[in-house]
Amino acid sequence: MINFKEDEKLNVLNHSCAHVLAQAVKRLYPDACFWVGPVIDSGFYYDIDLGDKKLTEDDLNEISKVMKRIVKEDKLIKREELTKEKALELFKNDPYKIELINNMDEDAIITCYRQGEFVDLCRGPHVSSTKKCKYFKLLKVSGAYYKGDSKNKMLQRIYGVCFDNETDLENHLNELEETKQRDHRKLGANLKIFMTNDLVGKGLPMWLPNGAVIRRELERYIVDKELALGYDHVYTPSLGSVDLYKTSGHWDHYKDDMFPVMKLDEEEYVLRPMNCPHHMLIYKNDIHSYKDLPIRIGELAHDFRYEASGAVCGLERVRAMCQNDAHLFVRLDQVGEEFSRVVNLILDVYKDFNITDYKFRLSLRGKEKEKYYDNDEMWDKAENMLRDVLKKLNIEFYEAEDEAAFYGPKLDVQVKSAIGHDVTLSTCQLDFLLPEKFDLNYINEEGKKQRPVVIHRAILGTLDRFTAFLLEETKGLLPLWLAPIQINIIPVNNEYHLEYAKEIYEGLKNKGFRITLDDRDEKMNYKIRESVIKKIPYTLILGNKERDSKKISYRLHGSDITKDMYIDEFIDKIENDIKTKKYKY
RNA sequence: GCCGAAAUGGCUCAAUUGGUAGAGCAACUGACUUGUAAUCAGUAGGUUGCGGGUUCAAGUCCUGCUUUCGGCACCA
Repeated sequence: MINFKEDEKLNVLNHSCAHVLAQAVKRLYPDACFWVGPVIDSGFYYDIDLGDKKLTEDDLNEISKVMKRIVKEDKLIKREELTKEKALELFKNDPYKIELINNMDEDAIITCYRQGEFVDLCRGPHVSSTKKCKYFKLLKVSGAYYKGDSKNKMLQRIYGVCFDNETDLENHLNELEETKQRDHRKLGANLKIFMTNDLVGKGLPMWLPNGAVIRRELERYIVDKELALGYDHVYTPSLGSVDLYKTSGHWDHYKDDMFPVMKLDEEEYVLRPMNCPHHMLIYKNDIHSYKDLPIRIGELAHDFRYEASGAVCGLERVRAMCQNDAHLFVRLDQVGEEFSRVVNLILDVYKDFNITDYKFRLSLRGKEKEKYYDNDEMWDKAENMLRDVLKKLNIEFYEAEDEAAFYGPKLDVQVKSAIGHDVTLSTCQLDFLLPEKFDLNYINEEGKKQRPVVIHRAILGTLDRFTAFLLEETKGLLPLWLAPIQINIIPVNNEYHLEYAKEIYEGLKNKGFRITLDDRDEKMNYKIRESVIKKIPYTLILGNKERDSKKISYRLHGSDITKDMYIDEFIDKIENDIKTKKYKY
């Protein structure tokens, strides 16, 4: 996928196209005021105040027409330099521009760009004429809060893309269309992975048998990994008392995003939105020696969050989820080592799933005091520690402010979904706060009580989101070890080959493979087609040739190549594929 | 939650300006069935998301709700 922001030529072109858009909007709506119109990874947008006017998709067509006219008019785009004073005079009717100008230095040289009757405050650079912006497409309209703050007024945002030739534009639009076919919601429905139903409720997907197979394999996989690394797994209830969350501090920060309190008699409960408090209390159930640490408590835990209605998305963002959660209780001197182990586990797991396109994000606290636990010393210590570990590990990461948890900084692994959402897949968080809140201790070498540090981590994140991501990455063609159905057997002709097919079927079934035998009275080609549509990795075709030679022949999904071999050879081959988690067929 | 759009058999989509809800695939029945992506014929399947309203007449217009989609905000 093209990155418009990083491609120098496209960046300038798209920026100029945003000006053409603004000019067209101004012609259609003379009272329009403009906020910002930047180039982004996926093209450009412009935020516009149109008073009470709300743009619809029909309006986009009108705006496009006017834009085309402006392109045809071949307006030269001219750069002008102004003093702050002159700039304020020029944009005196546009409060947004005045705000932008007022934020600039007193002696700054302010540039703006003029094309015909339209002039916009802008750093540039731009293309030489509106003519160059011929191959554009306006993609969507939406509301967008002024300055990205939901307390502010909502402006109208128009998104678009621009290319310097028609072919590139068409290819890009086709690519966007193809991406939609990779959307896990579409794949999930087609491949019968999960479903939703209004009667159950919003953001509450149900896993169908095929999805359940994938999930079971993921659960076994990650639990086995963790067991090998010294984790202890627990089961804790999906409810907790309100007091539990008041103790942890989650209540103050998240009560509005939790399902409401269930009050019976004098008792108050909530569905739990996270598992930290439960795990803190499990740690506290025992006296721990410094020799016992690290203690690693893991759980595939069900959590419930009242996600905003507009945020809910397939399996990616749900209201009932299952976290691959763990809390590591460590001594201060073990933080670096234990954190490194988590990072290595993440890298190891990503290798198994062939996940290569991701970014490590060091998520730091922001400036808003009330969002984060107020203790600068603690934060500085935690953030520096995390940063140091990352540097030592020599992994590439970027830092992002205002992305931390309220109790501490995080290392998040960010991936892009098929439709372009930036989502967190894995996370590892450093926490000095909850051990305080729950008064956690261990006994040190001198026989004195000491606070442990807690590392919160989720490798597969939630099984829901991870499955969504896997579906999109693989386009639904899951690796053999995860495929709901691994092998489908098709007899060339039931009358002559069904008996042999059954023999092979039983042999493979007994080996524990997930296998189907298509013995319907349909023609072979019809069955092959279905096998392909269901994205079954191996389709065995059995006819005279196979029966007489006591062999099988298979067809791999996505290729016309067929191979024949003896059944034992085949079993060895696929057992190896499963064991090595081979992801390519 | 906010802005906008949408909702028609299991799926993908039709239905002039309001005038008897159709098709393909899937399902079912029957026949067909020999080498790598669709055999043919027939049958059944819908209070058009739910509730109000306008009208002689509503899938179509108005309205409330639900869900979905595209963004924004949020994301422990």
